[in-house]
Amino acid sequence: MSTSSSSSSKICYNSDCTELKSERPRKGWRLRTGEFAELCDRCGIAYEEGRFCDTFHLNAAGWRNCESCRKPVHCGCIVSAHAFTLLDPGGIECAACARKNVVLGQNVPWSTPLFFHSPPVKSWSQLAGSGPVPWRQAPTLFNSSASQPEFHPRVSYEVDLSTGIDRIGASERPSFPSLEKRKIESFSERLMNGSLKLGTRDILENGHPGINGEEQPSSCSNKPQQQSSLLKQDQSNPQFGLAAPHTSQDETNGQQGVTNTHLRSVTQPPLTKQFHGSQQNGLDSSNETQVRNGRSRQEARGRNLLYPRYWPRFTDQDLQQISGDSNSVITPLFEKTLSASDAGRIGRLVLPKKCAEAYFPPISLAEGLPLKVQDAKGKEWIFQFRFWPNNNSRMYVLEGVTPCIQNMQLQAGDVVTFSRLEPGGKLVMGCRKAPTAPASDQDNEGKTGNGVSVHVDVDLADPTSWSKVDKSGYIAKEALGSKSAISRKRKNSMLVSKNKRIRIDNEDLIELKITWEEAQGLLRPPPNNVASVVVIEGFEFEEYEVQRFLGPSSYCFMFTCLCFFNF
DNA sequence: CTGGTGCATGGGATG
DNA sequence: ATCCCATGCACCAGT
Repeated sequence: MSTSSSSSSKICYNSDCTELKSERPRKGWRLRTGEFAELCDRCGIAYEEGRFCDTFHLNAAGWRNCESCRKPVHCGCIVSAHAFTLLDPGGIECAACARKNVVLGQNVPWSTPLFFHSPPVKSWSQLAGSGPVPWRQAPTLFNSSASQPEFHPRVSYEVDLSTGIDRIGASERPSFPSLEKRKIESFSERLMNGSLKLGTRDILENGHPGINGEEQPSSCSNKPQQQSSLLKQDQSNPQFGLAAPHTSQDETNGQQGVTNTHLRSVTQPPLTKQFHGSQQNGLDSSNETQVRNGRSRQEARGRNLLYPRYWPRFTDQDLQQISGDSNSVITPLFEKTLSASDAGRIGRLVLPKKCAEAYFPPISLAEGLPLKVQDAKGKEWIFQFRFWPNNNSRMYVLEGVTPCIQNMQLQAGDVVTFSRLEPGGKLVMGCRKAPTAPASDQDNEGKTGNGVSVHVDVDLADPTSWSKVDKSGYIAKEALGSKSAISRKRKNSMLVSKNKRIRIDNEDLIELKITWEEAQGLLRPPPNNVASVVVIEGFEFEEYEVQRFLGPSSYCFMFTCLCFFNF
């Protein structure tokens, strides 16, 4: 960990020490090795990565300074009288001086094709002024053409922005020996309140590092070409998985999108992980947000923590898998271990409430809204993101995940990961197999092997190219068949239920054959598996023991599969 | 009859 | 004590 590797700069917001710290020359800041903290050499107060520091205010993307009045304005999760007003279609204006500022444009998180409905946020003040709003009071949003995105309660966050930063005395410096726990807590806190920011994208798109303009260092990472260097920095922390998603500026228009501190570009070698330290976070320190006065609020908000089991624990492989060969930046959001229900036939993936509310678009109606998700292979799926009331709360689910889960060969115990792919804000669903596949027969059916796909890829960039999207997430070109979505829905059900398999129709067969080569490869047993031939009623079955997919006591009958595929 | 949908329930996690 | 969420189940529509 070295601050010198950072191309960013940060500023100590101790009012006695407002000197800009440019890290590239490694001036002013030094890292407390092993303590995950940084000290300002000038005032000596430590900034501890992994927690909210009341003293230091990193040059985070979430913080902006009005170009006119220079007052810091957080137009993200923080709501205050000094909030920006988001202009349609995306500009923001300082509530203090009314000057129009950064144009969010495509930064609007849910304006991407991820969602079909992405009404622009008309006004930040409308959303922010009222502070946290329980969802029950939230207006109809995506389901109304005139709707506005609502803030998730947890992302509404009040901070006194007028004073810049609260100061803490040395006595209030964090006690680092116990950092580990706090680090986790703060991670979650920041994850939940969106104050942990990388903001690289923000910087890139806004060209504004988020600190006072006059304080912007020459080394501030408000240049796209510097992103890579930033990303490189966060590649050495093995605790990457604990990296905190955070809100980026573009996710502030009513959405609490989350951007992990460990944004990374897979084009950059080797993907190592970092967590501690602003540099370790892969954050340009200038990109990090440390919320002033955050401690008490964070503590309070900490009660809204995302449960640790949902913290993204992405591995390099995960990220590589998701990002592929692109230059995309992955923002791990959260992950969830599939339950039996999730991986079952119902096709409903229960989403952790906090995750759903934090990272998915707000929904006011139980019908929810379609959610476009890209899997690790680049295939697009449409899930219905919805909820139903449950004990004065909500239960969020993704409907229609069965085909995707089967495509990924997931079963109970495996982990699905949700990330955001930048640029574009695509929601990416990855997967990670359980270390030891639990013996589970409940979802044995429909296993088609690695990567088998029973849908035809379409150019989802062209909305006209996919006209049939059923609730099972199936996306099909209309040209492929004249059957209704209901038919496809039924088809997908077949994939789930073996009882339905015999009812597969010709169209289904056609589409299945399209990917038969894939299926063959997937059905092929592992090299170390030796088939035993069993003759049943004159038919030869190649029998393999397939522990991975079917459990130790289950067997995969190739012939059955062949019959299924009409071979 | 089967499968999908919506909701309820209860165990477990969390505060 | 409260909340989350995995799961069960009743109802309904389609076949």
